Amino acid sequence: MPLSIATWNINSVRLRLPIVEKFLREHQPDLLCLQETKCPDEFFPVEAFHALGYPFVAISGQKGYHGVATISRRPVEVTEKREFCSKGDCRHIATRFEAGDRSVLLHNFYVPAGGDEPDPEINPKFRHKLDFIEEMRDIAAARDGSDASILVGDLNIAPLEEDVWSHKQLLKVVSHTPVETEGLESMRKGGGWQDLMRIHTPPPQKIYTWWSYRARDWQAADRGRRLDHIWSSENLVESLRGIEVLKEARGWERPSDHVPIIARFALD
DNA sequence: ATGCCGTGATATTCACGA
Repeated sequence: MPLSIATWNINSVRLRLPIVEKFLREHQPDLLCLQETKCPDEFFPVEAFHALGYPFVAISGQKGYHGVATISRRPVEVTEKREFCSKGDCRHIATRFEAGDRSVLLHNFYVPAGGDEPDPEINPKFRHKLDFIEEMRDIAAARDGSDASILVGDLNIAPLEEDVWSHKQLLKVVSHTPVETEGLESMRKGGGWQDLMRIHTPPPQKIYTWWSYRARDWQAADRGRRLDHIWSSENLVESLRGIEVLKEARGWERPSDHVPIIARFALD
């Protein structure tokens, strides 16, 4: 079976458990990385994932906000739960697993949203977001042939013009300001990361992974943004077989405002 | 198009999301 990895900002794993189960039953990715689980570790619904054929559940959660989890059918070991910006937030978990003849290090991230005002001098949340992206430079992709790296998650930045419904109208909106998009792209390239979602679907094709709850009709308005990402080291690019953005999930019962993305690789 | 919504908390409104 080829390797498949999914990422999904679930906006409360407990409230959303029915659609997480639906997704896993219907798509059966080998690994699922969740963000915004909003669930302390002691309350994480581990048994529900075991029952669906996912014996490995790596979690880093806290009360109320944030939280990430990596759910897997194949054995994984947790290698790191890194604290960024000395905030004590649960926004990262790294796991390692075997695929083909490689050892793969998988980073699961939830980057801060950044608040409303895109000025780090007056908005500490935006300062935090920019600092977080800079600190992510410490997480680089594997550059040799034997190991491989994957970085997924809700990065809360839509880097390209074709990653938003209107480049011009969003230039001053947090998630698409030049300081964010340039910072993210600089960090990505500096770390040796490849933007896998754009390999088979390059600009000018649009890609969105998030649609606001606030639209009257999210589908009709279609004012989305590509906030969720799947990156890898260069040595995995040739095995990439495709990326699927599961847009239909935005219309499921009590949906998250983000949809799942699945990457498939020609690796056992 | 900075909100018409959605979530969690010790809650009857607030902070936060993006």
